[in-house]
Amino acid sequence: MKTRLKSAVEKALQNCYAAKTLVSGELPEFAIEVPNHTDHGDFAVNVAMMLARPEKKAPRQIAQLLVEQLEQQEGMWDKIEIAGPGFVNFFLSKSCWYAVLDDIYAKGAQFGRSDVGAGRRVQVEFVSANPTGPLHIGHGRGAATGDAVASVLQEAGFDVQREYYINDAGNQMDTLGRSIFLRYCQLQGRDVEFPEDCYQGDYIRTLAQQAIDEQGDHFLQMDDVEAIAHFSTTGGEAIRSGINADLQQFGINFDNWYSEQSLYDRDLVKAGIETLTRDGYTYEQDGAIWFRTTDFGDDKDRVLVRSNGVTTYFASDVAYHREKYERGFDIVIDVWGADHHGYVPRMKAVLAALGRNTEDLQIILVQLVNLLREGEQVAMSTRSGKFVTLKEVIDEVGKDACRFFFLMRRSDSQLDFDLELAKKQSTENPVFYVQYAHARVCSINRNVQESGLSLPQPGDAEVTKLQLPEELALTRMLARYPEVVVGAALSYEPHRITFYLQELAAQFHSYYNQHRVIVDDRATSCARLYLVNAVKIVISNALNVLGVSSPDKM
RNA sequence: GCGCGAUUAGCUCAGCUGGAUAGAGCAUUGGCCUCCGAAGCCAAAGGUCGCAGGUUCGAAUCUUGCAUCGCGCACCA
Repeated sequence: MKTRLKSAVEKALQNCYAAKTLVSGELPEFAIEVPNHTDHGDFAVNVAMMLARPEKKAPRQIAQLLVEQLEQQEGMWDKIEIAGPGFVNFFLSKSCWYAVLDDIYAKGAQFGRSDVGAGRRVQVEFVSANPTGPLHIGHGRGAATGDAVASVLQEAGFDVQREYYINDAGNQMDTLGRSIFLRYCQLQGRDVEFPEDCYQGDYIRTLAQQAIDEQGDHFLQMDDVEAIAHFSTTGGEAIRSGINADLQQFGINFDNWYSEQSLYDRDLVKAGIETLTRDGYTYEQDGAIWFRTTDFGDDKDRVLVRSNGVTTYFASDVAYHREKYERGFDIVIDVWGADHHGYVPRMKAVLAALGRNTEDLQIILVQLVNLLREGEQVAMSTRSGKFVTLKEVIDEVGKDACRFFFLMRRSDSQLDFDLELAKKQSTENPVFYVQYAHARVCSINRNVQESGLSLPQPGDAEVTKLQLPEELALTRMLARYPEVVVGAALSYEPHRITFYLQELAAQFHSYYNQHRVIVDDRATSCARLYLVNAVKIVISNALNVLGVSSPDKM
């Protein structure tokens, strides 16, 4: 709808230039906006103000010339006004809004889809937690965010792949093996010390116990190094499948699991370093190989190969990202914990050194989650191994509440997750509030069907019966949905969908409480059913993008 | 010390990339069920958009400085 208006305005502008009433010939990037106030119409355009300077005319005067041109066009509008400092306000005709309802039914679950992505290939890499422990609540937020970003991009017509990067190389895997081995020894009655830098969580003991149950003291017989290597492998696999199970429960399916080790196996890490060296971005100092990231705005150069010959994590990240683009992705999105923000400049430097636009890498930083129970913060510390796992939270509050709560804030702002609130079945709980709106429509439908009537199909509802301001406002709200999706996709901000849903649900509940859907007049009932079922479709589509279900009954 | 990010109603936060009178939800106060789900709705009240300059037709939004808070600053991953 915005795009149609925009082209109408552009045409009017061209006509002004052709008629020489305007002379600058400029076509500024003007905006079509939805005004805050209904007095200001359905849409407003600010182009007259933007042209004031080049035209050396008063904005309202320019607006007048534009309006004269616009009025000659066949309009979707009833009225155009000039207002304020020089806005042109459009009051669309009702038939225009009614058409939205037909569109919603015609597209159904597809309503909200667009092709602004034009099939461009995007990879979203998220979670990517080390396979050294179960997912905790912080990973959950990253998971919900990454998955929703991916979905919203798909809705906007991008070709999206979801990827999980497994950090299965490097000494953390060794630490994991050692941790399990030491617990194993302890459980076998050996008096060994358990160092602080080992993983402290109870799950390590569980894994050790499993080894005992299955193979007894077998590992005490063999060489320590060998035993540790064994535990490193089997432990890593066990934890990884646990992570996968948690993600499944959370409704998240990755298209690809990508192993860091595989980069080494294919010599890609070496190749990445060689590319940088060939292009003159590296140097040697103190026995180490450095990447001159300061050439690209980083505040310090970074080591790729340590003086002991071991490559750094950053080196494999260079290889990994280089390889992502070789796989043909136009845009790569990394979802990280916000505590890694210091890492951003060096990753951008990688892009620049590879000769790519740094915008081709988007990094979404996800802030901390404060878990609250009865208003008190639940203490968490990864070091001590005392943390609340994602699974525990999903089991307690459910997948839907969990996902919705994670998406209730912008990802880069901290989030208080109130466990009591998430479980509450009342208006205070935003998830229930939104889902309830959906269930309510379903309930109305059941009543209709029980009384032997059928639900309206496109074409047999007399939409002109929808004359109430609340009905038109609700329809306008529905019409906005596709634009909300596009905005959320292009800005990588899935929380916009969450806010939209709360607004839509509020407007629906308000309407429901003021007016009965089923009334004596059959045609009116039919039209209202048509409207509320359109609301149902849009709520369902939007919840689906967030990975939240749309229950018929609650 | 340097860098990044925050600062909007009592609390938690939005603010559509510079637009018109800055908005929600909690919390507070007062109302609404002989009626499709009260698991809901309506109303009131609540503001120096951290402070001070700058940019322009126009700033919560962009810019500079300052203040407070958080997070980063490894030849760790």
